[in-house]
Amino acid sequence: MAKGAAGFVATLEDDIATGRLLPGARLDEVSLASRFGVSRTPVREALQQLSAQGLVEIRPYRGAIVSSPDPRKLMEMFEVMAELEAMCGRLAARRLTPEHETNIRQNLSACAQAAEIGDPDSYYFENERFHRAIYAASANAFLEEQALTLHKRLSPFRRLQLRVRNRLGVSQREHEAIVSAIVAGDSKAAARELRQHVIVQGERFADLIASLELQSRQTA
Amino acid sequence: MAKGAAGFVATLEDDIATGRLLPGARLDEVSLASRFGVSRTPVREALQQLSAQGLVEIRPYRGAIVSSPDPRKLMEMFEVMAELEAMCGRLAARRLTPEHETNIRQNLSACAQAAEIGDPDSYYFENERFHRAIYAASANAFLEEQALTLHKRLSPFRRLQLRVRNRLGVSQREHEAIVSAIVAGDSKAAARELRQHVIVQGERFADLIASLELQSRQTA
DNA sequence: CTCGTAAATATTGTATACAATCTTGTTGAC
DNA sequence: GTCAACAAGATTGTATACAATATTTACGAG
Repeated sequence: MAKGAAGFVATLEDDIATGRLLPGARLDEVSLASRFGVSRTPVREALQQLSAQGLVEIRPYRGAIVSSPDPRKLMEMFEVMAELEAMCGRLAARRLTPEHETNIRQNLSACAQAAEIGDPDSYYFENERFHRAIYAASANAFLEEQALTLHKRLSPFRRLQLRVRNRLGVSQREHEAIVSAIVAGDSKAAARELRQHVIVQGERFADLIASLELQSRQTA
Repeated sequence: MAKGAAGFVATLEDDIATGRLLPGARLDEVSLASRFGVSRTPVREALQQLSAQGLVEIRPYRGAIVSSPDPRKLMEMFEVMAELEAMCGRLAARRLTPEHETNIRQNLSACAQAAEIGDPDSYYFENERFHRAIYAASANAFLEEQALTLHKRLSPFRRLQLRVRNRLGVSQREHEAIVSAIVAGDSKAAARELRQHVIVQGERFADLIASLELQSRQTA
């Protein structure tokens, strides 16, 4: 556990991103305090930060829960994510350095391996690194930071998405097209491919959520 | 003053956006506490939120200051802002409703009036409302929120830019082109015009640096 | 048995007390 | 007079105590 109050912000972020804390899960202050071995004060400050970041929702006098955006908001978030990634791709295509190219290619082949094996968990992991490599290649540290933040926020949902049949293979082919465009310096194509790559995820996921809601309504 | 700890978050945001609190200004916890008539605890929580939002920088054991990004980061932020606004324009052109069109047109003429008088302060105010109208017209609440957040963060610097000679007139002509494109449903043109309107490059970059130096002299 | 009401309990929000760290001012050597 | 070391003061970080609100449980009327 890292030092200071800021330390467990990262820990909680990770718990949410990896699904150890599911959307809607309650975040009890005293439980968290005892878990981290501190008092409620620093825990509350961490929750405030997560709240400002949108990862957590604080309802006055009613406690904090992991944010669970409705399908509509989720679509909107994916729409913005798509645009941020498109922007990263556009800039990367224009500003690509040999170091970033190497980095992207390495992550691409790591993804390829995971896709071949067909393991969603390791693909999820490598996929994340691949996208991060593109953010970094934009040579815009602020954009990179914004993209990472939103990516984290969407992580819990992206994760489920990859379990859909055949998604790994399709995703990997899209990755290859993206890298081709970036390396060729074709900023328009890079932007277009990345936008599509992300948007599709959003659409598929909104469908998934909608069907889940329908199901639960039928059950209840 | 609004209720709860969240209340003075908005107050402080406003103080920073309007320049009552300049970049680099120190945010003393006890001063703020007595100003708002509360103890340090809720003040600290507010500062955490502002920190997560990027408006404030908290240095361990050394207090919080209003963020003052260096010129490079500022450029990067404007680059992202340009893309977000371009996206708003693109979506607005596709999804424009009569209500949003009316709203945008009203704000456009309010800007026109302020530009004619040549008052930077009232133009600043109306300009903000104009841009907000476009964010809203995107019909993507999450995008709107993101754009507003970044806009707030850039406010202290946008303000300076408007003091440059002739900027008001140029800005207003750009506004007209933007509205034309949106109303015509030309999403590509709307995106392009907004991107150009917001991005800082060429001589505007030099202007920005110059005004930054002026501002930092005030703080010190 | 069901529903509404109210007391009991639990949880969050705020204030205060104390500990840890930084900043400032003083003292003294050179 | 300048600089370093140290002490005094100020400020932030954390823990605890108390207040305000929400949730749960118990009870009684119908």
